[in-house]
Amino acid sequence: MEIAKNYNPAEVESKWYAYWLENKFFHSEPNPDKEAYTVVIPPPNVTGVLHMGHMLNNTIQDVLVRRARMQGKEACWVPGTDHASIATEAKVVAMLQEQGIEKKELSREEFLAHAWNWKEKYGGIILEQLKKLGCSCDWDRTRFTMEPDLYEAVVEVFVDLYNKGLIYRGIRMVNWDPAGRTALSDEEVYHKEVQSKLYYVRYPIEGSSDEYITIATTRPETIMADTGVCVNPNDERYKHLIGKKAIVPIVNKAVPIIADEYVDPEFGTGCLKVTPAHDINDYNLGLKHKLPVIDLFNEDGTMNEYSVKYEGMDRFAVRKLVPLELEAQGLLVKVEEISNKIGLSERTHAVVEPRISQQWFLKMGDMAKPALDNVMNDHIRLHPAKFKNMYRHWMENVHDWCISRQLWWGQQIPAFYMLDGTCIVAKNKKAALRIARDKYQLFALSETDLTQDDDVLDTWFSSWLWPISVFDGFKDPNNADINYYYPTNDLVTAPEILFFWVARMIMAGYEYRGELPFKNVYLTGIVRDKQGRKMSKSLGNSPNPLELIEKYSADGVRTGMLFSSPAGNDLPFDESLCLQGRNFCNKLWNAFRLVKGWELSQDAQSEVDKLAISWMEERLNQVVAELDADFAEFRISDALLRTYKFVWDEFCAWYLELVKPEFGQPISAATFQSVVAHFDAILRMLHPFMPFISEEIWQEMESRNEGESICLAPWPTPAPFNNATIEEMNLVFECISQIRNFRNTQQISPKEALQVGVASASTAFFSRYQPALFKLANLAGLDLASQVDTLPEVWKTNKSHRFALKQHEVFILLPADKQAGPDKDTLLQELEYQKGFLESVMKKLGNERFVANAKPDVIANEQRKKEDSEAKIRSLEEALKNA
RNA sequence: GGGAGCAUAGCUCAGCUGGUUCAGAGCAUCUGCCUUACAAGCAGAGGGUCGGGGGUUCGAACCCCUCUGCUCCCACCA
Repeated sequence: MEIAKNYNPAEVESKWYAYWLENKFFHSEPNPDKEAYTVVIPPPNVTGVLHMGHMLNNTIQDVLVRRARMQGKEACWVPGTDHASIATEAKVVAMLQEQGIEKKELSREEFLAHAWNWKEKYGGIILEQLKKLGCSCDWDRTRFTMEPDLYEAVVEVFVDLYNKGLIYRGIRMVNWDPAGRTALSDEEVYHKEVQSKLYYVRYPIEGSSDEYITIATTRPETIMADTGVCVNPNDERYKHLIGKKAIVPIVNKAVPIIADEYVDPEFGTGCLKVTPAHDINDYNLGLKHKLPVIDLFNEDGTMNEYSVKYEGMDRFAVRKLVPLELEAQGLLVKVEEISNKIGLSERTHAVVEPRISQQWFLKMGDMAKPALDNVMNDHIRLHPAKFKNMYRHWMENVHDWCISRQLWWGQQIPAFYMLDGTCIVAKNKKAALRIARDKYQLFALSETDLTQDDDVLDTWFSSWLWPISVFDGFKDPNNADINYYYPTNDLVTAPEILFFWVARMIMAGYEYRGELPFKNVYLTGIVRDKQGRKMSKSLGNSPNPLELIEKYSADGVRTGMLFSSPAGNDLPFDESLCLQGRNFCNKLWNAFRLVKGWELSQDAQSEVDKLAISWMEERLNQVVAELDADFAEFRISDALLRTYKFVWDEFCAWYLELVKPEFGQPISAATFQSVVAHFDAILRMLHPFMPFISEEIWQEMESRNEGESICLAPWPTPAPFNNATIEEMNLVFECISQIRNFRNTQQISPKEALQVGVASASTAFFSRYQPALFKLANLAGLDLASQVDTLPEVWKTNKSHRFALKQHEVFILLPADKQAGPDKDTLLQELEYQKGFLESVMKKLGNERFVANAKPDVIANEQRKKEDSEAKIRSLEEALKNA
């Protein structure tokens, strides 16, 4: 068969992905004979498209899953999507707006119909994109957080937690997103430093014509909602005013002047206007001092009737207008520029407004405890472990979770209100009615008398159940899937959602299964551009992943991403990494072409072949052991780089060159068989990282049966290896490099064979390995002697170059046309360095305290260093005699 | 304001309990080579006072103190 000169990834990748799906290699069913290995995907937003973060994240998951599958485990990677309530609803609202439809014109049912339509049309694109990346998910198990079964699970959990007294409804100050018109949890708010103006405003004192108290505020638009002025009780400047009243400008209302330690006398004027409805601290002050609450804002951030003449205007417009009015009245003292932090919505990026409203909350205290303990004691391991500190800090200071959202796209809260406002929590209206009848004896009540709560639940209230709900662990807590696959093994996700999601899954795991949801959490970094900026759609600095795959192949992009991303570290992405990945594919392809192109002979194996093969066998065992150690510690980047170097520098550069027959010559069948076996092992080691090219070569290398795949081929098992063989060969390679280097500096063509002499106490070693030296260093002849003295005279003239290789002396005879003897200066320099080195070693060995305290093997090593150094010095001194 | 982490070659990072090849790897750079698998390549080479200062130790990239510079998390002084 003719092998393509160039590797064609596009064709190969679609061919094998289709083959894998057809043969259902990724599908998993509980199998009691096998150990389960389970990963649940962090469900991407159903409306999302693949970005670089997903690429990194899912590549890592695929590496872990594919390796586990090859290790003979029953690997199950469950894919799916998240309904992402705020993000999706915002997108649907925007789409409707483009069509001239306003959300408020629609009924809930109509809106949801549009939303579902949209989901069917655009949802799940991202899952198709994951297939291009090569992800080996069990697509038959694809779930969606709002599909009926998962919807039910959410409702069931809500009812259960309510009945346990963990869910309550309360009036609280929450983060309000005026653009999304919904409450947000604390975790959905991010803070940003901005330049603002600090306004100093005089409030007249009631009953006095010329006395004022001056407050400082960044939010003049909330003045109309002031219900108090507060000073520090120890502030001498204002002591006399405490208990009096101040007149709030614009609304001309008298409010009490109160005293509280909370106020910092150093900030601004030391007087604080208290606006309980619009600031969390003011709210708490108001509660303490029993101040009334006046809410000035509508849901969308415009002003309501309490703002008098500003009614209907936007809060930011009013922020500009109020100071003008104050100035006109002579009440604005001055304006300062300050920088302060404002909260923004994670989803809509609108400035968040603290707002008092009635919301549903989940108590976190009791649930947090097992979730904290089991991470701290390493039952659940975080990788890297540095995240444990962060995790603990959060879990020890956890607040109750605001779980209601004023949206339609999501699981509607299963709370039903009677006409008098009595609230009944039940999984549906029928159940609620039953409760009403049983509990309140209201037998005449009908379903129409009950109204369901309008709000839906926070998206994370469904995703925290994900590891359980994807196996229907709520619907049927004892089913075969959940019993087999749960707890899952590894979770791969971003540190940003450690609290949003990971911590809560752990809580749900202990609450509902009495068990951890996963054993390891691998935290990836953030993918950044060259300038260190986070890749984002708004910055436009993110490459299109599918175009990258087209350009560099999926394998190339996968390895490119992994080359530079140890766990927890940000990934400074550069396309050249993908180029490196693609080049690696080519390297493999060419190695395959070489091997596949050989003709076989029945000749006996040459000595070189035997040396190469036995060395390669030891090295393979060693590398597999090292890789397993890397994986055990989740050092995936290291594992890839280790494989890369092994394949490129050792398998290709040394091994294939050693066994490669002369051009046009056949290779011994026995050697060929070994080479193919070694290549096979290497492909299996590579497969988790580079699934496509490894499959392609694996299939082409030997004849395979239909239905066979490298996906199911065994991961190489580590076997004991002989370190001595490896070290011997390394010395041979070192010797070859020295000779090649000499050629380079002397401009001797590689084609010109060289005469070499060796003086060594272990001549046996050199005669054993001399076939390798002859082949790769291109020798014409080798003179072996046990000592320099017994070597022929020719080696000791200025016609030879001499160097020390550990305890051995190597001589290279200059070709007749080369006159250049050894360079005296270089030799002197080297001699000086060696003498200094020897001196430092001798000093150490002469130090009694070192000899007394250091471990024996450390001392032995110093001894060895001393001997090597002495040999080098002897050799250099000899060489200098001829210089 | 509270807490955590990081600083090693031009770039990205390893360096595990202080002592082997302790100063490393990949990429980039430089020098030769179109040598019949591969120029998307081959053979080589150069490059670092391990952020600064101090200490402990026979011995420090590693332990302690301190300074400087970055990053992240938490809390939000209006």
